[in-house]
Order: sequence, then structure tokens, then C-alpha cells
Amino acid sequence: MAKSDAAAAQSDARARLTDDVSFLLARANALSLAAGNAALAALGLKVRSYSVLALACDTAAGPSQRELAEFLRLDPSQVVALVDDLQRRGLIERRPDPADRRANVVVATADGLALHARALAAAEAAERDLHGNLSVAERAQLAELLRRIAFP
Amino acid sequence: MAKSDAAAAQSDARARLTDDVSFLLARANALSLAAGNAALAALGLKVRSYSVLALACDTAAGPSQRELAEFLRLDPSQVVALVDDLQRRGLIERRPDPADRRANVVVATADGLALHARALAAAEAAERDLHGNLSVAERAQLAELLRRIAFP
DNA sequence: GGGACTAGTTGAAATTGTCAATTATTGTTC
DNA sequence: GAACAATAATTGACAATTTCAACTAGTCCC
Repeated sequence: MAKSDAAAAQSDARARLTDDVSFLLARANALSLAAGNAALAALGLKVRSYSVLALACDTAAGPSQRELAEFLRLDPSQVVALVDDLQRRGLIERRPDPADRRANVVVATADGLALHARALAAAEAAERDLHGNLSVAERAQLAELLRRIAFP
Repeated sequence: MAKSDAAAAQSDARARLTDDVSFLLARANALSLAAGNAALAALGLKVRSYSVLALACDTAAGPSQRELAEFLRLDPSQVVALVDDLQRRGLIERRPDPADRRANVVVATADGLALHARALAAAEAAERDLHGNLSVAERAQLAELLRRIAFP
């Protein structure tokens, strides 16, 4: 390889990395996670526990822990710890799934619903802050593109 | 709050989460990270070490460790460990920065450049696999939108 | 009823993240 | 130019997270 070729091969490595969707995903996520955790800290939540709470605030028959694990891409044992914590704080309940006695269904308590409302507002504020330079249309488009990667 | 309002407030919690850019970012990143690590494992790299190597393959005067830490959003002490590892394997070198004797400049060796070329191919294949349902234009658009979040 | 599989749980081990302290060097200020 | 605050890299300690294997209880299928 000629000297100039080697130089050319080197010079665009950084360019490549900043064009790399995977890298951008990682960095954007790191910023988003930090901002989210900071915004939720005042409520005693992290992004993880907030996500569990949000899903537990879903339909009356909330998600099973297996569904939580799959949706949040966590090990089932991590879900146990998250649910334990939120349950100890009276924000969610484990209810036996009437259709499958092995499974628990996770539902929010009244306190959980109330906290979720506040947490949602905080999370949305943090997100607006993070995406300040994106228009509403752009944000929707970003969500749509991400959804096709996140849920293949 | 009337019963129907409570039900309505609950029923869109899940919808909200899957519309939440932060959540989608987290999930897409988790998939991307897993795929990337799997693709790079055969070369003895992870996404982290690959990123350091890629940046070290940058211009002749590579990045300082502080720049690596900032770019990859890592604690400086983590960069030390990553650079130690790659250096032990003869893939990169620490060179004293002539302009600032406190700083090291991290540059790839010939072996490092060679491995990076193979790793780049593997990473790109994994990414194509992950983004299979996105067109080239959509991927470019996604990269542009992510860049505006990742580098505010 | 027996055997394969699944949901949740526990606990241990490995990896990663966070933080304070230290050394060497730089930049700034009087 | 001597004194002082600030910065780059490093070390080591500690917390948090991830990953796995094993276990119990329940389901599904034959």
C-alpha cells in the first residue's frame, strides 16, 4: 500500500465512527440515560425502575415478569430485583396470573399511578431538553426509524 | 377521577413507552450492542475495544486518552484499562504528545490497522443485519437525527 | 401419570461504572 | 519567575450491573 493510501485509510476512521449508527446509538443512549436518571432521581426512580412502573401502569392486567424481561431486554433475575424494590415501596403489586399460576402479573397501585404521572412529566421534560434541536416531525420520524430497529 | 378516565390514563402507558425516543434508543442500543459484541468476539474485540481501536486508526496523530473518554462517554480510568489491553496485544501504542507531556496520543500499529479492517467488515455486516429493513436513505437519515442528539 | 418445558427466584462470579487520591505537567497570576 | 489552581493519566477501592447456573413450582403434551 502506498503511503497516501495508508493515510487515506486512516483519515476516515473517525468519520466512519461518527457515521456508524451503532456508535451513534450508543452515544445518544448514554446521554439519554444520564439525563433520564438525573431527572428521575428526585422521585427515587431510575430509568429502569421508571420503565417497569410505566409498564405496570399499562392495562389493568399488567405484564408478567417474563414480558417485562423481554420488553426491557433484561435478565429475569434483574426483573425480580426491580419488582421487589417497587413493591417494597408500595408502587406496584404482584398478582398471581389467573391463567397461569407460575406467572405474576405486575400492576401499579394508586401510589404507583400517581408517582408515574409525576415521573412521566419529569422524563418528558428531560427528553424535550435532550431533543431540543429536533422538530416534532423529526422526533416522530426518529421514533419510527428506531422502532424498526428496536422491534424487528 | 372517573373510572373511564383512569382506564384511559392507564391504557396508553405502554403506547407511550414504545413512542418514547429514550426507551427506543435504549432498546435499539441493547440489540445493537449484543449483535456487535457477537460479531466482534471472533476477533477478540468488544464494541468498546473496537471503538478505541477505530479511533486510534484515525489520523496519524491519534486521540489522547482524555479525548477517547469524552468521545466514548467513559470514565478516564476505563480508558486506561481499554488502552492497556489493546497495547498489551500490540494493536495500539501510547505515544507522548509532543505538545503536552502530560498526555498520551493513542495510535494503531500495523497489526492494529489490519485487525481494524477485519473488525470493520464484521461490524458492518452485523449492522446491515440489524438494519436490514431500512433503506440506505433511511439509514442515513437515522444517522443524521441521532447525530444531533449524540453531539448536541 | 411421566417427561419436557416455562415462570419466577436465589446466589455466585464476572464485568462495568463511579469516585477519590496521586503524580506529573501545564497555565495563570502576582 | 515563584506560587497556585487546573488538567492528563493512573491507581485502587467500592457500588452497581450483567450473566449464569441451579432450584422450585406449575404447565403442556403424549
